[in-house]
Amino acid sequence: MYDLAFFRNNLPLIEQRLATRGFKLDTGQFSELDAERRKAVTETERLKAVRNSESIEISKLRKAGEDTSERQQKVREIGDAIGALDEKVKLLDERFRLMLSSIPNLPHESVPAGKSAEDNVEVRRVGAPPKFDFELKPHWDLGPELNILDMERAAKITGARFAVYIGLGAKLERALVNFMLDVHTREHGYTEVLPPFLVNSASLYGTGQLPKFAEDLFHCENTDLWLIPTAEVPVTNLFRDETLDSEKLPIKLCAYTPCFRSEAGSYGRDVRGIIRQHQFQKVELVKFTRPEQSYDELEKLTADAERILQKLGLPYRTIALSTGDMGFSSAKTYDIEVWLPGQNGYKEISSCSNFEAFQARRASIRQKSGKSKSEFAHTLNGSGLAIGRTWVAVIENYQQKDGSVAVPEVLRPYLNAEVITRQGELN
RNA sequence: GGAGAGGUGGCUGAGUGGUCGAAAGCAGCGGUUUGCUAAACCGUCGUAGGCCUUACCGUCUACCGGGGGUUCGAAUCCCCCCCUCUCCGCCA
Repeated sequence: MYDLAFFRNNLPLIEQRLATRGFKLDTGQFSELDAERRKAVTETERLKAVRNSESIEISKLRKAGEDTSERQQKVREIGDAIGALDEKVKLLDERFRLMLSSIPNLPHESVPAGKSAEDNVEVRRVGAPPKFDFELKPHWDLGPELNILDMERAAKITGARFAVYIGLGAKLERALVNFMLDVHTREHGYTEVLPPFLVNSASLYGTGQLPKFAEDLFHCENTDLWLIPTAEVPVTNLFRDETLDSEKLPIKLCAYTPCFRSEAGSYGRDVRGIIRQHQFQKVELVKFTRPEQSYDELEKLTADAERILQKLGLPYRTIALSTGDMGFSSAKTYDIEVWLPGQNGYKEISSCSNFEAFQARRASIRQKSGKSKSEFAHTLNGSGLAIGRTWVAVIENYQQKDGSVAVPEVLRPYLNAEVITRQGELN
């Protein structure tokens, strides 16, 4: 969401910069709707001014004991006209808001220009993919063979794209959650929050999932409740309609939640294994900053997420998304991609974004110091990390010739095991 | 789920149809006084949008939990919804 005055006054510039991310801004439609709306607003407000002054006049006349029925009739007619005009303004307002809220954020100038993922720029590469002197297995073979992952029963009890973790598999998931939360709270200075996993539509509007991406979400019938697609939604909206003390910024929060995504439109992608699920677990990092510090904080947040992979000894690379590949609300995004032997490639495990004031303006998250006027805060977030894909990365990268999986050093205290061997059957 | 009480500006809190955007107090901001601090006193002190304007100013409109209604006129009356508190029921 943009500042209206800024938007009006910089149409050509905005049109040009949005074009770099493949968004065609219809400036003609905008100007037309804007003018139409303003015209209607001006007219209805003019009539309201008349009605108000007439009403005061009537009040005075009645106190003086005069007959005001004729004037009342006249004002009643004005009222009818106002009613009709208000209806029109409301309609135009809705159209206008919908249009404005459907326009993606402006990319930051440091974002590489490009049409698609092809144009993303690798920023750094850490660690080397492991070499195996045996036939490596993807996690969708390893998991069931070790009896730590059951896709078939998940499909039975729920459906496709869900998973059941078993025994040390379940424990590994839990170990990863605790490990990540511990690192972020103890070493990186984040405060842990545990938010609701369902949110209302106002929250989804605030972070930008609505109104445009409803089809990606799970919605609870006959309610205004939606399953969260990421902890970003409840955590960022924690401060919706609030003004933060800028002295206390940046505020750094982390949260563990499951995430629910309908994955509409992703049919045929990542169908094997648990890379792309309707439900997955994630530890999320969220920051609220002053405008001038948000890009520094984006670098730090990305480093915080990378630190998890470093500690786990997993090879990864970090890429700067090009203008054409960025998410709707983001001004700049780094993706962190972990090496997955089963894919023989790098796969996204975290996405770290600076939204600047885009979400803050939608959600009305302000910040001010002392006497200065309040202004919108900047919001950032990133996965720190997606648990399911980390689970896959551990299983695949640490697999051993005998079919077992070595447990990374840092996880051993959490898992209370040094190696994951074949578990007993469930039944 | 049932019964009751309540939701007013940053906070406390008045206001039951007519210049109410809203008393008063506190906090904040500016000033006077003052060796410093404190206190006292004076002033100031909401947000959004339209018009005008380079901008300031000015002016108009809207906003007293949200939405609808009655009325010439609604914070105030009516209806629906949401939230908070107390009690009851149910329940991890």
